[in-house]
Amino acid sequence: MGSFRGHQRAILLATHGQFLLAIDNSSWEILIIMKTPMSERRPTMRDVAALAGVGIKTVSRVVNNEPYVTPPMVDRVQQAIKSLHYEPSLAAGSLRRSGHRTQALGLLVGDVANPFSGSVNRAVEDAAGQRNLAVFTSSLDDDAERERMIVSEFLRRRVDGLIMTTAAPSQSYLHHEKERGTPLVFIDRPPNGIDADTIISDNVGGAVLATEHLIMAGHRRIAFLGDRQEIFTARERQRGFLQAMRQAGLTVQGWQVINGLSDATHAYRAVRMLLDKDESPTAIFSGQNIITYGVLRALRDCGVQATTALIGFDDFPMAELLDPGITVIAQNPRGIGRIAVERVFAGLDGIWTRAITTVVPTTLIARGSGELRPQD
Amino acid sequence: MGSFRGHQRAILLATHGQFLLAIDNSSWEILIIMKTPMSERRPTMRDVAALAGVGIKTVSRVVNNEPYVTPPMVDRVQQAIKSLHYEPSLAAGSLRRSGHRTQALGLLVGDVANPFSGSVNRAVEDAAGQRNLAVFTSSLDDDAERERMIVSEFLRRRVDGLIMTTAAPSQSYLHHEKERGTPLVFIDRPPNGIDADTIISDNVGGAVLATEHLIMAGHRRIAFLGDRQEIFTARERQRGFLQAMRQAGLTVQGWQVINGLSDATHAYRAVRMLLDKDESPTAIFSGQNIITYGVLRALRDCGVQATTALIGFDDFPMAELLDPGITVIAQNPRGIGRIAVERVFAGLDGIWTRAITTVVPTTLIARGSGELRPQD
DNA sequence: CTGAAAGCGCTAACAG
DNA sequence: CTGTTAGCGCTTTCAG
Repeated sequence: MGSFRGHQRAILLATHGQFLLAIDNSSWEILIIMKTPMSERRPTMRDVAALAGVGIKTVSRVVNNEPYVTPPMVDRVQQAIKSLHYEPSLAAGSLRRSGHRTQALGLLVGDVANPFSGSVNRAVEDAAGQRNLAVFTSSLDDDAERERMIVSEFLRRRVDGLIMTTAAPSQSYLHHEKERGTPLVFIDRPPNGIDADTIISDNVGGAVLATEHLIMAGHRRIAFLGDRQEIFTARERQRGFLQAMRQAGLTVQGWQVINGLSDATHAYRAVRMLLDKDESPTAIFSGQNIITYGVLRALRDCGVQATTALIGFDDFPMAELLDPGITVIAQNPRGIGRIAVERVFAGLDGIWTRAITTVVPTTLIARGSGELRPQD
Repeated sequence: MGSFRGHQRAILLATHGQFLLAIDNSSWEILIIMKTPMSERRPTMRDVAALAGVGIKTVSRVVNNEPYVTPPMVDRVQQAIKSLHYEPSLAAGSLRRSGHRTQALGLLVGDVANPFSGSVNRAVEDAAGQRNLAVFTSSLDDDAERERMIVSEFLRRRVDGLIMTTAAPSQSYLHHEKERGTPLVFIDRPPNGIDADTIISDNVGGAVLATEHLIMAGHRRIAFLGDRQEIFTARERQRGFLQAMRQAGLTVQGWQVINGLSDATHAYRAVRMLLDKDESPTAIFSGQNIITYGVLRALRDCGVQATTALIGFDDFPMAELLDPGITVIAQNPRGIGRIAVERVFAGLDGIWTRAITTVVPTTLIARGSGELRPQD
């Protein structure tokens, strides 16, 4: 129910193409209404050509800034474009244009609402924008089926390139797309079953850095809290932790490694359990943002926030304003996004190299929590 | 420079359409290489039809789930689709289809990397996804020229609808687009010079809530720190503050209202100055996220974090883990995004009503900082 | 139920 | 320098 073209209360019965069928519920009059009046039909290049009194190809030349059009012609065409509020259809153009470029990129991230993905998103937008590419962004939520659906959705839209993190166990289904020349760049996690450009953080290096930092501060009983083992980054960070402990000659006992933590609540419970033990850890290395959040709540609730050392993988807003400030291993999401787009551009420019894996450095930002010394 | 098809070091000279011209710098051989081998040409509906031994229209029917195709035919077609890894081109389809729907939405937010925009983005993605619409997202950075450019970019892509916040002083340039039937929905800030659906937060109500909360706690010398006055939300929140103060019978002196604060550094300096005064405020109401951040740093640096009351407009991650927890006026970005898409869908369905402004409630979340009592 | 022909808005190729 | 023609991959229309 709503108002259509002067009929105060009309009930929508059906729509068909450009038309809608409605009934005026005071006069019982049947209404067939065009959704857009023909007078306001979206103008085409032909309309512009007719108004300017030139051939359609001349309009095309002006729109695409091609040379060899005389200035007065250009003027007349631009006048017509302005007065009709004409915007050329990119889709129609790229359909005919050789290469069929759509000037669009597909970006699959974990979740556009999380700060890491948001920063990647922004960097991709900025880099892609320099060549006038627009970006389709979608969230994966670590859901394999979603990955397949969204990729398929993007391919139907003929994106010029695909920048994606993964959720499915294999990306071999993209083999044909790669052969067709679509630049494929994986971020955050490497693909399985296909060889393609990959941009990842230095997960092992960052984890080693964190662990060594805690050992240096005098800690021996350090606990590692990690995400589900199916996730590449979770495995790598755990690997870095174990490697650093081994290299320091410290044996790691079973209770010191807890993984499979997929949200803050799990992390919270894990820390509470850890602190209840006779031999509780003097330091915690959290493998991920959301885990860090759960850890912080647990430490605060137990009143040991100022005495238990903590380093979190992944920086987060407000980390420096907590008390103590939270020491983190910072990734470089903007760098990851920027480099990913560079690789896409290289592919688009026909510069084919064998698949390159770029490892983006991680850095330790000391803010206090990682510098606390053991209490005993 | 890179490696092309077995030539270890080749220098790219030029590209033309599907071909690239390169020179092998060891053999000086000139190379003309097809970017995509014809054998791997992207299959079209025609290819599928040929392989399945049916007419192209039958393939179209199967792809679009149209009825009146016999099951064995459907099978044969689907077999061919699978073996060719065929994905129909949405752009080609919508070019011919009546209505010319592209199944894409354009979303303009402040900055995809900021949490508010990220949440809006996510809600829009989810709601749009239910009808298989993909979303182009771009960041405005409060830049009027960017707004014009991005909107134009989106219109060239013939998005089915536009959800946008604003940066330009007027949106009257969208008049013709609206007449053509493109659903236009404004979020966070109302448009100027055009009448269209608008979804905004209850800025005044939230500001009144915050101010009354501080007054109730016993504060009289309350300072309001706001963003630049050109911004709608900044004006509204200031209006709410002044309104609540007046209603409580409190006179507001000049130093109590500081606006034009566009980043954390400005906010930091403003608070330092405020605290240096003889009569410094006992409570602060911060008009925005980034300002709150600057305020927090200043309060901490001056050691008055636990004695100066603070309420911030807009919730932020970790607010509850600070000491004291930060009391905020929370907006509902997911709600804003969801409702915006609903309005777009209504427009798309031909349900035309006069422009509706939806005000999404804001809520006070008490966490400690806003409940501190004045010290004197 | 199925297919052939026309054409969506634009650009490539070529002719003037 | 400018215009005409054909056709990108698909859906519409209409005839079998």
